[in-house]
Amino acid sequence: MLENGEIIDLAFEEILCEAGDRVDHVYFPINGFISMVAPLDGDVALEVGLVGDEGMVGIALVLGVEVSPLRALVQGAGRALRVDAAAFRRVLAESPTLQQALHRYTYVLMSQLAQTAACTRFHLVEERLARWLLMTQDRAHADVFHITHQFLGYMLGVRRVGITKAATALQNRELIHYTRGDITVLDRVGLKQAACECYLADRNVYEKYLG
Amino acid sequence: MLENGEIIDLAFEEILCEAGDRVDHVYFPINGFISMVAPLDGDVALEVGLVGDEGMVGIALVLGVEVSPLRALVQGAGRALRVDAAAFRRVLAESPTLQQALHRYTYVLMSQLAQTAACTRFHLVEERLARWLLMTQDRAHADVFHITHQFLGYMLGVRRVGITKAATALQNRELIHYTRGDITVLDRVGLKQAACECYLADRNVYEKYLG
DNA sequence: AGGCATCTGTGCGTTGTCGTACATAGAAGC
DNA sequence: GCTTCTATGTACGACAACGCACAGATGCCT
Repeated sequence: MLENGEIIDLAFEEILCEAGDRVDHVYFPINGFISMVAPLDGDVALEVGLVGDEGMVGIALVLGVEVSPLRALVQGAGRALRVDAAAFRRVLAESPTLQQALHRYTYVLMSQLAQTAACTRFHLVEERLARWLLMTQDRAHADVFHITHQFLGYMLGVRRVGITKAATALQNRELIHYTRGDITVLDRVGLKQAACECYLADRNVYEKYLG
Repeated sequence: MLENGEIIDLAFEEILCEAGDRVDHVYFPINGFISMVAPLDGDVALEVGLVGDEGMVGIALVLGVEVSPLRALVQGAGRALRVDAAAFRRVLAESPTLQQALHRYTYVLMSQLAQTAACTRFHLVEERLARWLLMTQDRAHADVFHITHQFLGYMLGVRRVGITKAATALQNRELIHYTRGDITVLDRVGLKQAACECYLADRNVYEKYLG
């Protein structure tokens, strides 16, 4: 696949693909990570999946559709392998191994979608925030990453103030620390306890089928 | 496919497959329809997809995984074509056409998952109920179907009383009528106006890729 | 150093839904 | 007809999250 693509830089908040748009490229994150966002009418949206170096942006092409159902938004700046849609289709058609791997990844992503749907409905903001931080930490491969409360609110589908409140609570419990968008995970174990079961559920599915 | 399977009857509330269980059979609904439900710990759950004669239960097999990520629950009694997992895999491997069709269906189902996630987060119970009734009517191919408030609450992830309140409002607006579980859609156009945009969004995706 | 934009913290009344409890009403069986 | 079960209607306090407004606080730029 490498010879068919190029290594590019992903800029924070860059939109790789809008929901409903043609998929011109697929992306395999190397050290960046990307939010898959379901937008609704009227500028509201909800993050329904997170893609790091375990996955790929542009799953629609694997399913033979050339339009993305979701918005792909760069959450963590970094590098990725970008492959042209036509080239990707060609390589995919010739490699049953790649097909199989991406089928499995599609399955994992679907599981994540479903889990997130239920999680968003039933769990508290603070639990969901803890889950988000853990998922992000896994994909950032670092204890520190950058994101403002405003942006987090957008991801979790809550007000900025809702994040501030939840984040303050987590900080008071000394699980995280943040200043002006720089978030540090201080106590990963404690954060897992603060998170809902969904983090582990996702992780189990991931390890079972991609690990 | 017909020669590899058998026509069976689906009973109301029958569970075809539990989340996390092996997929032993796939089902192609003929006039019944099935809820795909994401369960969480502690007996709560959320319906994230609805499968009628446009689709199939057991998508995991299409993706090369033999475990279902969701619970498949019969919502509307009726008949379906049931095919053994091994036979299905065999037929699938030999038919690129079938593969392509089921890939597209997987895409539509994924879109539905994402739409439902955002819908569940942002829209009111009454709007969501209206959407659910329309989606169900499409799959029941009838203006009348059977479901109690209790069961609806389970599907939409709200209390029984929440459904009663929303359903009463819709009935007062003469959009629906119901008595003891028998729901009749009186005014489909009005119901569309009462529903959130998600109904049309789903429908557009469906028609674009499966229509 | 001063000015400005961005990020975070706090207060307050509102709202949609929750949990629980209890009341009515239709259907089914004896 | 009477009981019993199931389905629906209503009430009320609790609470998470909302919308809005404004006050610090930190970092950047001139």
